[in-house]
Amino acid sequence: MYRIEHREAVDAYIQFHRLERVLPDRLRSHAAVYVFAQGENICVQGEPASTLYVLVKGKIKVFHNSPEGKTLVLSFRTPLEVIGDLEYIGGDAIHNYVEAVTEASMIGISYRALRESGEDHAPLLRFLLEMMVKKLNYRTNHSSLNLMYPVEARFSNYLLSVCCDETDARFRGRLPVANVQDTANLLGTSYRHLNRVIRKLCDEGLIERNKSYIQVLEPERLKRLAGSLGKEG
Amino acid sequence: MYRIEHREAVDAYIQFHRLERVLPDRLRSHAAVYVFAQGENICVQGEPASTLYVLVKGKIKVFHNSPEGKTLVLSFRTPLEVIGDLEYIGGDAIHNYVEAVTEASMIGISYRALRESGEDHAPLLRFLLEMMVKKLNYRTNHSSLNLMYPVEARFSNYLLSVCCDETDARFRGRLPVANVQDTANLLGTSYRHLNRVIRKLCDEGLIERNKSYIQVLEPERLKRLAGSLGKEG
DNA sequence: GGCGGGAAAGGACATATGTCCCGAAAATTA
DNA sequence: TAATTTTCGGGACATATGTCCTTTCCCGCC
Repeated sequence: MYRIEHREAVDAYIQFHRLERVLPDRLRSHAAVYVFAQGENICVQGEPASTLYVLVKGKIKVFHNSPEGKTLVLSFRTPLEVIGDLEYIGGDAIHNYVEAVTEASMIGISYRALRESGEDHAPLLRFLLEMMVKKLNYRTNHSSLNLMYPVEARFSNYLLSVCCDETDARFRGRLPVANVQDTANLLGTSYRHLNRVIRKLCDEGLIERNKSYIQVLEPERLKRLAGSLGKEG
Repeated sequence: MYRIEHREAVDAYIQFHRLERVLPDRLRSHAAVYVFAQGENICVQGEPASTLYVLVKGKIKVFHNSPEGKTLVLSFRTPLEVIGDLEYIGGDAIHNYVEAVTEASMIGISYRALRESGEDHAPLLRFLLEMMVKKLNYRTNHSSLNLMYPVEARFSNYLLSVCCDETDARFRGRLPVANVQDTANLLGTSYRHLNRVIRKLCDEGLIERNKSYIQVLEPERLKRLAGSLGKEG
């Protein structure tokens, strides 16, 4: 990770995401752009929290390790997203691990600066509220899906969302095999079981598995399997 | 439901819960106390939302009906709790049903009044943030438990929390049988399966089932079953 | 090309949970 | 009280998923 202290860097992202009112001058002077390399840790679960981050570029993964050592992926997130808000408001230690999936840029402001210069700044508070609503809706949705649908449906749904949302055309309809373990954790199941489901879908000809990736063959039939599941938040 | 418009009624609850700064005069003049009878609907999923409620007395149940018609109890809540905050911020229709479990009193303020008189009131925004953090933590915790532990453990945990938290001594250690369906929904399982688990615990002598309630016999052994689950949020 | 060694896939079995349905018990009505 | 309706508990079976362990496969190294 490296920090870009230049005011221009911060301002560029702020303008791009229309955060001028949310982060006024007196806050921006305490902000910096933090650039995390692919795979780098952004937050470590259990450590004290000190910085509020706004994800402005790249893709990150949020996951939680239970006391028993199981890993549960909570979400993959792209801009605009706030990290460290719960801990800022609640005053707790960091709840989850956060890791950069691609190179990721975040605007970071220390809690101390926030408390000194932003505690009463309504646009910032409203922004935090809006982002938190988004987060809560996403989590609620995600967890009720986990409860209501079998892995087969959830995986189909996930595959389709990767297929359709992915902007990089080269990955269109493909899931790199390296991510299967992650996907299992995201779906809240075991690697073994996801594998079983993948094989079944292969046998039925809906997808194809290769050394390096999984390819969607029949999006329509997959959609039927995914059933009435909504799209990923 | 009936409304108490008297300013004194609102003020009494506000003082009791130390909300003087959160709800300043210009907001209080738009507030009223809404009293809901036991079993009455407070919110109806899908309808347009118009009022922000603060639960100040009594106990409410929040639950969601999926498109397939399954009911999932999200939580039972006691003061202090905010209802309608997501919808206020997000501008959506009502997400969940809310029902009074006991007679319940809520301070209600219309969104319109909030927007006109409270949109920039930092203490209110901070209050909403704090309550939403609580909500998010609760939901996250609850749903990861659902994912990680079998019904047997979750039910043991729930029984113990009912047993220990219940202030009414007459119900100490008992769960009215009438609530078994609700409990199943809260635990995210079917009535049938919860029944099976109850029977198993009965056979093992941990609990006793009666026409009208379920009684904890061996809290210590139940605790072991509940394993490492934390307490209910 | 043959040989560890580690990662990925798959087999076998146990458990958890859902669904369908029936029969007993309770409540309601005639 | 008897008949009918409703509720509740539980049997039988199917499915979903976890765990453990074996088998394959790939890869670097000799």
